[in-house]
Amino acid sequence: MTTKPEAAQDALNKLLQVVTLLNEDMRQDFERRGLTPARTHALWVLAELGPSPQRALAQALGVTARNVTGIVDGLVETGFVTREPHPGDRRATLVTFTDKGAHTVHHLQESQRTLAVQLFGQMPAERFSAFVNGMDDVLQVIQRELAKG
Amino acid sequence: MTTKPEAAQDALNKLLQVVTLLNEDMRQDFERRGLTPARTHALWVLAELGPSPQRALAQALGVTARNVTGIVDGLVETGFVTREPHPGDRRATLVTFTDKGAHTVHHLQESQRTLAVQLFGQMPAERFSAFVNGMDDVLQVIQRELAKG
DNA sequence: ATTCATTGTGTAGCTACTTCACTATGCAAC
DNA sequence: GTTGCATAGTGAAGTAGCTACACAATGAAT
Repeated sequence: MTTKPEAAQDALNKLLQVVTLLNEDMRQDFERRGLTPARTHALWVLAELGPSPQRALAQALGVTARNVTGIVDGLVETGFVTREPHPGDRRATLVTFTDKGAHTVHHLQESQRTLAVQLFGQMPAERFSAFVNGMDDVLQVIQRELAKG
Repeated sequence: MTTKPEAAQDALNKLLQVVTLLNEDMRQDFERRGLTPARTHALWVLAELGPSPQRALAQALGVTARNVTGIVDGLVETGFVTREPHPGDRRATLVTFTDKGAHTVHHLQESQRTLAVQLFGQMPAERFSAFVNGMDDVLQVIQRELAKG
């Protein structure tokens, strides 16, 4: 045991605070673009996958297929994606970016890059790498814990 | 500029991953106790404030008074708090822990302490302090940014 | 041709959030 | 002490995000 419990608690509190503020910051960015968090997440995943049936989106997002129907409904209404027929499977639709959607995702990606640079760009190299190593440690612990139960 | 953009992006991705997993872990803990995230947050704040009128809770939680009505409704139904008359202001109610509520908050606090120790307890002192310093940097940047836009 | 799996959606319901309108009470000023 | 404004809480209505269950249409395999 090298870290005192109170210090560990302080660190966790700070981490949670960072989380809260970061979420808030990103949420505001989404909102300016007419996006909700869930719809943004869907766009983001869609950018990775390319045009996809809703089932694939559901899996990638970790939510039910029914929920994806609703999210895509919203994205269609607001003009970010369209539902195209799946060539070769008439049951499925291919969720596909509109120009606006593709454009928006591109800006989101840039925005995230900018944020990363804002957060870490000025940080001394040594501190930065220690920070990243610390986060790797934390990630490992969490993943081990979640695996257990 | 001491940190490369790609490295900064990696770091941000890791941070967001930590966030996601941590949230999921905590949410599961809440669920086991019969609590939703919003209700847990309310309990947590109530523990800091002591018995409070809903208005105070709303302010502390950063949500509307109307929303607090709903959250407290839920907490009353599930037996964590009661609405007591405010002595000296007949408009207000004092949201007050039941035994179950007080007990639960206590366990939540212990659980958070345990989590902190799990996450950071084994970390070498030097890495830990660098990690905390890094988070302080990040916090500062975010707060500066949020203040602006 | 029948059977079974899969895709998407209707229905219904919960939590969490908002705004707007309203009641009841408190409080201060005339 | 009444008038008038502020404050505490809630009803009504709506949005977003999620769930489970039921079902129609299609696909795939025997």
